[in-house]
Amino acid sequence: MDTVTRIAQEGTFLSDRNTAVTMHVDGPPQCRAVNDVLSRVGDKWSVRVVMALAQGSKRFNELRREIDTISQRMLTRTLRALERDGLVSRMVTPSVPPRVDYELTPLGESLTDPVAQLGYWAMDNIAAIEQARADFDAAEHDGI
Amino acid sequence: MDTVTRIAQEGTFLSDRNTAVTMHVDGPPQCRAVNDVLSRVGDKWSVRVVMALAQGSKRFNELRREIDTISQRMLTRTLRALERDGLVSRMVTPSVPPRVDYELTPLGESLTDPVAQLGYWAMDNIAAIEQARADFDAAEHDGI
DNA sequence: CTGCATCCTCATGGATACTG
DNA sequence: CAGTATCCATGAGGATGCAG
Repeated sequence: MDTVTRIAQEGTFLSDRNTAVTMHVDGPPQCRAVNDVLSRVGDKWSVRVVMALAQGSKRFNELRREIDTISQRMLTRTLRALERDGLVSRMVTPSVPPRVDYELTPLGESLTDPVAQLGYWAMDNIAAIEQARADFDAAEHDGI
Repeated sequence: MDTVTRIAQEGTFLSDRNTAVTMHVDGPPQCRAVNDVLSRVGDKWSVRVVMALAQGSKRFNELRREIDTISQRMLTRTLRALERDGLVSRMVTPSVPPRVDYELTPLGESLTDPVAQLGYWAMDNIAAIEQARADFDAAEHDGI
């Protein structure tokens, strides 16, 4: 069962779950886990790759064209990291020229869920954030 | 209405919303917005600070003690960035010694929701990820 | 107590060239 | 096509010292 579904069923996720998370974020053990995942999600390219693969299996250069601003080096490194974490599987077809397909594992697919939540939030609030930035910068100019 | 609540009410968030997000992530305009938010959420300290403030208003050194591994420099910078984005408000009490309280804005509070989703996912799957890493590293050792 | 300025180190990541 | 290897620029972030 995915997180959102479970939360929707639980109904009271904030009253008990949120305090639990808050405590865990402070404590050493789960804090590292959360930080760990966040640093993967937060890095420049992982989310882009996962979201691109959410549409289905893709070849190396397909991904490269789709994300287009990513360098070859970074795509390779990102895919290796995702593979190491069990989020992406790598299938090599030993032909000439070689063919390598990347695909989300079930674990990787389950990540698209919470990441999409963040995407929704971003789209819903980007205008407010940019307005806040403009206001903040304008105030700074007056102060200086 | 927050994202989770809306999704819980919509029920079919994956069938329509997910494809929408996927498309947006690829396109230039919203892609920047999402990337923007992700880079804020993904940086080493923002989430820790937001989660610490989710419990209520805190003073500078309260936050510093609570996050403890953060340097003064980084706490200041993180708080400024969050303030600039309209996620955190800063209230100065001009006393001696000075007192500065930080608090989540409504916008900041709305972010704790999707971030908590990621936290849940992290806690639910950290074991699987660490197992995958161990397997991956073990396989590499054999190969090398 | 809160915060800025400086210095220094190191990881991230781009550009380029080369390989199977 | 799918990488690997190398060089290099930039910025994140810690340590320290100073200021209001």
